[in-house]
Formats: sequence, C-alpha cells, structure tokens
Amino acid sequence: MPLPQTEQPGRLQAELMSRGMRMTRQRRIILSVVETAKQHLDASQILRKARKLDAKVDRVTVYRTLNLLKRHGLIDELDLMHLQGEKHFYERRPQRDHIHMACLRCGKIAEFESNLFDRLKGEIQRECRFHIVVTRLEVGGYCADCRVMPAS
Amino acid sequence: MPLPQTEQPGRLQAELMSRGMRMTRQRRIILSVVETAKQHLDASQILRKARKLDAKVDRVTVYRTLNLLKRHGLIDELDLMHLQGEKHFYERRPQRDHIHMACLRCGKIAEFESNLFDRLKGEIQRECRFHIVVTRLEVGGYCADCRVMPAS
DNA sequence: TTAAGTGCAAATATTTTGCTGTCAC
DNA sequence: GTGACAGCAAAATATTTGCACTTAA
Repeated sequence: MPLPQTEQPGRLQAELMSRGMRMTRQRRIILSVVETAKQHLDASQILRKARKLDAKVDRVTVYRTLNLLKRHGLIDELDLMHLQGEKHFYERRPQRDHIHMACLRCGKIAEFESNLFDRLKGEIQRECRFHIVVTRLEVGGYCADCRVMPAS
Repeated sequence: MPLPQTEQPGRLQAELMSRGMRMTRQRRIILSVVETAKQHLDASQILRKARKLDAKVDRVTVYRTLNLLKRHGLIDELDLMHLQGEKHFYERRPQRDHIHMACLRCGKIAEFESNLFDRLKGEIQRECRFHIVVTRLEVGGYCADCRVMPAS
C-alpha cells in the first residue's frame, strides 16, 4: 500500500494560483474537498461535501473545476472498473503512480505501488518511443476477503 | 506490438452457445461485427456496422449483447483515456493482456505486450492476495510522431 | 475596469429499463 | 410450447454548453 500522501494543505490552490488562475470562493472550497478526501470521490460526492461548506456551490462549477485540475495534471480521473456505473472518481495526482484494485464482490478499492510498474512505464517509454503523461492501471478481481476458494 | 490475433471466426458465437445462450439473428450479426473489427469500436459504431448487415438491429440489442459478452468475459471494455469523450470501446479479450497507449495529440491508439506487465500482474496476485479477473492499463501521452522535442 | 468565473436552464451523450410481442430451442 | 430475446419508448445517469450576472485582480 502506498504511504499516506504527505499532507500539503492548500497545495492545489497554490499550484493553480502560480499558473495564473483566479482563486474564487467556490474554487477554494472544491479544492479543499478534493485535497482532504479520504477516499476516491465522484463529482456528486464532491458537490455534496462542497455544499456542506457553502450551500451556494453549483454542480456545474464542480465539473468546471475538475476539468481545470485535469487539464493542469493536478488530479487523475479513475473509472474503478465501472463497478459503480459510469461515474468518474478523482484523486490528487500522487508523486508515484499506483495501481487500483477493485473487488468485484465487496467493491473495496485497494492501492498498490510497485517497482515493476515503474519499470514497465520506463519500458513503454523506451521501446515504444512514447512519452508518457498519465497512466491508469485498474484491476478487477477478488480481494483476499472475498476470494472464492477452489470448489471444495 | 501484439501479433495479430489468430483468426477464429465464429468463436464468440461458439462460446456463447456452449454456455447455453440462444443464438439469434441479431446476436450473430453483432458478434461478427465485434469479431472482425480492425480497430476498437464503440457501441454506436458497432450499431452502424451491424445495420449495414441487417437494418433491423436495435441499439438496445447492441448494448444488451455487449453486456452479455462482458459478463462472460469474452470482451474487454476500454476507455482509451477518454480521448473521445465518455464512450466505451470494445475488443475481444486477447489471449495475452496488452497495454493501450493513446496519443493526446493525434489520437492514435497503440498496443503493447510486455513480460514486465505479466510479471506485475503476478506480483499483484501474490503480494496483495488479489485474484485478478480483468485488467486495464491505459497510458496517455505523445507517440513518436507527435513527441514534442525539448525546447530547442 | 474587465476578463475570467459562476449559476441557472437547457442541451447532449451514453446507457438502462419496462413492457409487449416474437422467436430459438 | 415456453422462456429467452428483440424492439420501441421512455427513463436514468453523467456531463457540457449558452448566456446573463458577478467578482477577482
């Protein structure tokens, strides 16, 4: 499992401001929700949490802010194997990429960092002469708790 | 790049029939479209191609057939990094998993098989005690042709 | 001051569901 | 003959766009 990401409160805000983006009340709220999330959130969950902080945040502003963060490479978009329908989930772009494992039975999402993954990315860049900007490795299957034992 | 998948016409149909699914005129057509596709198709493209073979295929039947194939693990669903919006793309599940690389500039999709990827999957199964059913590794970036050279 | 950002309404895109009639087996 | 499947219409879900108003810088 990855180590807990070093807390850097206000980091997203600082990044956007350094790139000349205006910092509105709504953006500050949405950024703080994304930044302090303990698990992967979709747009509706982000909206709900943002509205707890300020009831006047609009759904459209959430989408527009998420797109802004995506364009700047500050967050990653996940599908989590479409276990929850077609929602997208978001997380701050980590310093080191990790793999998402989605349990098809209990729905639990686990994360995993791996040197092999880092090496695989290097191989892709070299062998395919492909300059990687973003990766997404999602795995669906059964976690240790849900693992179906061979017919016994 | 993966070797061209050994042609196995009617393989999907045979698989479904062996599992007790009924083989209707519509299914046969949709399966043949999926099976003979030269590139990754989304639901609308599959519908269009199916209708060239038989104008009476309904969009809903395409979705229901794709879901059937997914449930049986006979096709894989791809997002291709959402370069084309939120469409899903489909391909017959290959004998050996491969990586999809999507160029953010020209949109080209390349595929890549790798021993490191196979080893990574093995590592995930062992280290995380996670039984893998399906994987999706998508990479966004710049292909050799579109690669932006360092400021020169 | 003014260009960027917001909110609201409406549109768009994709996929699913309910129900009735049809067809594979 | 019967239960699985198809077609049609409508709904559900997720996201984007147009435009007038607001606000950060």
